[in-house]
Amino acid sequence: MTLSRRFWLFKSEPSCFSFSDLGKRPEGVEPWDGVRNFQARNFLRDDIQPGDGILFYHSGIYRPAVAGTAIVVRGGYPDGSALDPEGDAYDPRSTPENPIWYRVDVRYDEPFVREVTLEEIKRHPLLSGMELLRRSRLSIQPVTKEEWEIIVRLGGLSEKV
DNA sequence: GCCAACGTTGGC
DNA sequence: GCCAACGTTGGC
Repeated sequence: MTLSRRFWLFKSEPSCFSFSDLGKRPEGVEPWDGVRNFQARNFLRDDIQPGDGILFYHSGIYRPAVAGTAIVVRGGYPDGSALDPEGDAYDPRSTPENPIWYRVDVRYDEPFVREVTLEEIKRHPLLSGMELLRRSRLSIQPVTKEEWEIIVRLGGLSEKV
């Protein structure tokens, strides 16, 4: 049995790591590490699979918005940044035997022709159920296929749906 | 920069 | 296992 493709929304503050930063990485690939929330960790460890679609969301700015799409290229594996005592993401509870925290690898896919703002998402009648509007602090959230299609179309990538 | 929301910690 | 205190996120 093959799992069908799923969809997610990943948040990042662009001053820390932006969608265009992802595009400048070799092959456009970057590990999505440093997540230190248990529910988001569970998604990373258990649910997010290669091939899944990602809405790359910019938070913490004047006009929060989805900037484009990315794709998962490697499923959950231990987040080594938790093991580095020098790093910001260090967690002394994490060990190689018991990693606690997980990451996935993501690849830059398509920039939106126009960003889809939080305000626009709030206004859209078919997007009122989005996790983004209810669980504002969760940095990795599931997105339904319908929500994915609406937002990708709003972003000007209708041919990608 | 403020502050509400909310996840996490730790005392009991 | 409850819950108050605390820290962080993130919109505004």
